[in-house]
Amino acid sequence: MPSKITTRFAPSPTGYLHIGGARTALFNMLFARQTGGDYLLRIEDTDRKRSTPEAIKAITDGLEWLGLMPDKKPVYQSKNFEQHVAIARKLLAEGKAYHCYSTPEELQEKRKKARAEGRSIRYDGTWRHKTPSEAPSDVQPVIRLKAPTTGATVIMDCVQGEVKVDNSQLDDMIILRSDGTPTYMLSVVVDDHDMKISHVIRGDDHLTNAFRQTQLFNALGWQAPIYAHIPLIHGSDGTKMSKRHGALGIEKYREMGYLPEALINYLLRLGWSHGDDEIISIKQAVEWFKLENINKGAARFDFGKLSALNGNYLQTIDNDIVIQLIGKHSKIDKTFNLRLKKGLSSLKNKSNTILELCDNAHFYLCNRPVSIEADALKFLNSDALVYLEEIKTRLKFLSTWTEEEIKSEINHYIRAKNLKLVQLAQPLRAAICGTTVSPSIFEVLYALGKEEALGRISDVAR
RNA sequence: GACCCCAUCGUCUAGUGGCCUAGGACAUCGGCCUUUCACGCCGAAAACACGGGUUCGAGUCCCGUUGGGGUCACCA
Repeated sequence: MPSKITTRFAPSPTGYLHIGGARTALFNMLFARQTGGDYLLRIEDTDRKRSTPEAIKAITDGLEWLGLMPDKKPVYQSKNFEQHVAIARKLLAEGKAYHCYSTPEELQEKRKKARAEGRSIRYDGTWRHKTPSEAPSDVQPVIRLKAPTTGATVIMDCVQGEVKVDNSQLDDMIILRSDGTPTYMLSVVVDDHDMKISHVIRGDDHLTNAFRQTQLFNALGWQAPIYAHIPLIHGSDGTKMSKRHGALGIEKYREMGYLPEALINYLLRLGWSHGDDEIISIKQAVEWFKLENINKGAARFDFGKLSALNGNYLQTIDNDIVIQLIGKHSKIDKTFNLRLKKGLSSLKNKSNTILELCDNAHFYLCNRPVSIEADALKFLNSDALVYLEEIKTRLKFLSTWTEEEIKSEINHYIRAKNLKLVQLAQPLRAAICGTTVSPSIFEVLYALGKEEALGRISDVAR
């Protein structure tokens, strides 16, 4: 184990921060924090055509929302361009790399043919042995690494264990493009080395890259980092999340009303576990996190469980903050705010997400007259309208508008009329909320305030 | 296709050779509570992919089969 742990999350800013990336960032952070090491962010923006400032913002916004920003300033890979090129030149000068004059078109053609004939589509090393004198004058060459042709490359992966691949399976990778820019493979290796990254924790889809990168590290005479390839998160259909398969930007989860702490907890439990523990705080996670407890198999993303977890966290969030969050989805004026303060607690345990909460709080967030759903309308029959008129009159004379008083008055009334509570409660609910479902009717009456409550009853009972 | 990885309830998982009559969570179903819906509580159904080994003993170790996934760019 290296003396100091340094990890990095290295997204390429070509789109939003997706769920898998967020988990990768989480694991990197957890692992570094636990040992008091550094957790860094490196923006891999070497593809100038596809990288955008909007994507960088989306990624950092997402990380910030989740609490996964690094302590130190992000490193922009493009800034290390010169260094990457210099390393490529050094390899060339040392004879560990060579110019290759095959054009992309030629390569494409060869690959097509190889595939058709069922042969390997790897680069055949044509230019590995040719001399500069044979070079065509009209082609800008790329630089390829002279990779070992015999033996095998082995990585000791913290999650996957020992993984070995025959060097015959790996071709001579391009490290510098014909336009003189470094490729991903080179940039990653140089930056990981320069940033003293001790552990590379990333998605399983990079596992095969690890072999090429190891070859580069070897050629450079550098110590390769320790790898941990974490399994991918699959969509509900069991395949890799892609834009077509539910790979949403993190901001979408926020818009759907999920809490960052719930999402973090969910992501943490997806592929990692600590016995039977389900609800785990970030603080606890830092303490418990171990790479060896990461599962090897991919996990499917399940909104149901996320929602349940979110509902759990929602209970623990301060009401004032919850009201603010509701405010992002629907307008809350002073009156509404007052109502929510009184009625929010019982509303919270009916809801898993902020969006559901908004839905359930709808009757607090509108003014008279309340629109009444068809199902609720059925409770407003002629008998019910009489009850409503009578209870309205009684409630009008209440001197103090508290839940207790309201409850006691209503109880008196139903006893006098020999009614069951439900016979009055449902019509009341229909009139007051416009729905068949709500928290305790006493509470709703109270939270709404006397004037509004009686007004709503009047609206239907005339 | 080649290479690599993976495999416990529907889903996420516990399990590191005897503590497993396979545990928990979500979802599902039933019951209780109840002014409605929820919450909560109690309970049920539900899994070691298959076949061979190794072992006194296998969910756990080995091999094969099957199934699933990932990677094969002058993208990252």
